[in-house]
Amino acid sequence: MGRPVKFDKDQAVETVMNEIWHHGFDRSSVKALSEKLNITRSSFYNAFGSRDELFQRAIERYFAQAPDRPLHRATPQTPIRPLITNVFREICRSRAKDPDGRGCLVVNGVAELCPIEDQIGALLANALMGSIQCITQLLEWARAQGEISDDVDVPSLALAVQNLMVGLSVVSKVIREEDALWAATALTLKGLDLYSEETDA
Amino acid sequence: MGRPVKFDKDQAVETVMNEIWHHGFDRSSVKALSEKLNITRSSFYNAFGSRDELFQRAIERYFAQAPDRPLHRATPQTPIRPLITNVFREICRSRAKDPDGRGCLVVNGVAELCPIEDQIGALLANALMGSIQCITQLLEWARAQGEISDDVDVPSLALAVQNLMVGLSVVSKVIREEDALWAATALTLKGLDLYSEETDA
DNA sequence: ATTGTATTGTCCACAGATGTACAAAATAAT
DNA sequence: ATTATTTTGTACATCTGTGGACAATACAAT
Repeated sequence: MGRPVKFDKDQAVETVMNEIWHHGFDRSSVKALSEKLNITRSSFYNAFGSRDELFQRAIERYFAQAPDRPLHRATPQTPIRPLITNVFREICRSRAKDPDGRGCLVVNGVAELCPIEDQIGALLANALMGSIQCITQLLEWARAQGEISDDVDVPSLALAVQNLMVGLSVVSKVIREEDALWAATALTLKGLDLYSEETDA
Repeated sequence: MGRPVKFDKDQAVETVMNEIWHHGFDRSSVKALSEKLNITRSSFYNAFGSRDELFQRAIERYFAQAPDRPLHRATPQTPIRPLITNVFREICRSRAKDPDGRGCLVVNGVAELCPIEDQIGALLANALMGSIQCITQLLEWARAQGEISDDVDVPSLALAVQNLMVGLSVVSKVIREEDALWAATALTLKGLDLYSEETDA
């Protein structure tokens, strides 16, 4: 019972995610977001509690469609080189394809909010740490499988891969050509011996 | 003649640069900056014209002390590998040493303002493009000197180097240990065949 | 139809920010 | 000392943003 909500909350999270992605966190005020959603600020607070709460949900929504999500879905048996190569190719593709050149929401957020904002800043920092941890895990699995040499320094290699991914997210905001992004990325991956011509995951 | 200015304009630019570096562009309001400088907003506008004008001067000030400035001072004869290796080592050192973990002002700015802000956003984007161009030039010189092979794709390698530098600036805001940053960086540089053990520039 | 309940619209008080206008203050030159 | 000149301080008008208070509204259940 009670008066029904007359807007799609789920769609709203999607819209807010895109607003943050495009304009950043600081410029996404409750007023601006409410106007974009065509609801009043009352409804906003009623539906989402606070700005930060909605931000968290928007970030989770971003994760669900981020180009690096195959990394999180891999198993100990997934061949590492095709996995990484394909993910990076998809990153180049999606970043270049975005007509607005927004880069990565998380990376933008880290650059914007770390280390000056406690709530969301820490959340984003943790997301980045988690990604490094995920890549470390993948590389450890790969080493156990004999895919990569025993004498590689896995934590350093993982950080190098993460670094490549982060750099790409920022650079793609300025360099808009997929071919250029991919050529530089492939060069780095080859140097790290993580490149594979096999295109199937 | 006329009433003398009773604050150090040059010192003010320095202070503002540090404020932007720490808090980002959007959070550096004229009010906040004026209070930091212990001057009134009147004096601020009188001395600097506008927020954007001062921002431009602060960015120029940043360039003058950025850890990559040796790249811009190199000549066609400068050996490329020691140059690049030393610059990256210095980047790791300075980013990790910064007690606030602010990363790079320019990279933060690109992430924050591209592609949503015309004035400063475009200025920062151009700075990044200029850096890529600079690295391209260095690599071309190196190829002419026979330091690097004729069959390397110079523009792609230049972009890979820039990408490494940009990634490092963001990652260093979250990963604070110099050793970890340097290990990942050195690994990437070795992969790109741009690493040298020689520590002298 | 009445009641209960949750959403929505409107209003408020306040704080921060911008850029301009103009008077007050401080100095150098005459 | 007076004047010219420049900086400073104060004020103003306007705008954006925040979060809460409260009444109006819309619907479901009885």
